[in-house]
Amino acid sequence: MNVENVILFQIDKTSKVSKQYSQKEFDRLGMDITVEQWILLKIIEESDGLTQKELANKSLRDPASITRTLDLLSKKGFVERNPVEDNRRQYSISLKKKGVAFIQEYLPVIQSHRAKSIEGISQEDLDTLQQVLTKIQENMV
Amino acid sequence: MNVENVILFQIDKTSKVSKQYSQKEFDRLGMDITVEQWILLKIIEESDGLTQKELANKSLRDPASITRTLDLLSKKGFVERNPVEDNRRQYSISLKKKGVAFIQEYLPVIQSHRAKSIEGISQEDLDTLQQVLTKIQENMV
DNA sequence: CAATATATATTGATATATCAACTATTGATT
DNA sequence: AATCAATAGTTGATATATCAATATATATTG
Repeated sequence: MNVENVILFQIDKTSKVSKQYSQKEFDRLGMDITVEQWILLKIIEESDGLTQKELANKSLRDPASITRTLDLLSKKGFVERNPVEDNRRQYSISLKKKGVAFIQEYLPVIQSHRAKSIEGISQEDLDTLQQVLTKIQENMV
Repeated sequence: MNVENVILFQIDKTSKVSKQYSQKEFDRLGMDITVEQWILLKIIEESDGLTQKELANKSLRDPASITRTLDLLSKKGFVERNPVEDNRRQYSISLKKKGVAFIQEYLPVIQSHRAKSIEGISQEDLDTLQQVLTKIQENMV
């Protein structure tokens, strides 16, 4: 059994290919943002005010990595760290106007990538895909 | 539509979770190797004598990244770069005895991870999974 | 044949992943 | 209240991903 025939290899390949596609489109449009930065930005938009630990959980990333990506998103003027009332260890992460505008401008681009990724796949197969992925995730805990 | 509901996010999550599982097992067994290094090593075993460019293609990685990982695998004494007869730009990458022995010792571990990942999933659903992943890969070219 | 273009691998720069060490807080125990 | 443990975030170290620049070698072509 060669690695190409291992399902985990194919899953990884699919993830890589789709990220590369999106990144190339981001670059082509001069968006000056990485796919990981976009995902984090979008999560902040969907759930404003989370702490960095919560963002790490939602984005499936390491807190240390979130720190660094937030630094970059802050430099771009997209997000800000706000103090939390009753806990001075935490920050509440929020979108700034520039971040809101950026998402508004480019969300259609990302939505078109999502649509493109599942073109020609039946709803039934998509349901199976989701169900099998969930099962694999549960198996690997 | 939140990012958690995007199928590409779930694909990425599955890939991450399974890699983390394997890496933790590698660490627990004191294997002193990363998942990416293992995959590259296994590809070299399956296709001995490839050039770095060919290894990059097979492993879905960047040539620059292959250079660095091969440096690490060389330091461990697992692989070697050999000159290619008719082209002095290329190297032919081969396993050394220590690499062969390492794979022989730990292949059962990796095989058990593969088996575990698909526990409780029917062959029909696995076929659908493979087919849908291939379709997504084609869509994102 | 000389000049130019292309190919392979390496290296540098920046972003990300992960773990460990660290700081500053907060919580728990006695 | 003082001590100790746990938590949130940051920073450092190493591995990986990617692109650009570079060196060396090979191919093309005028």
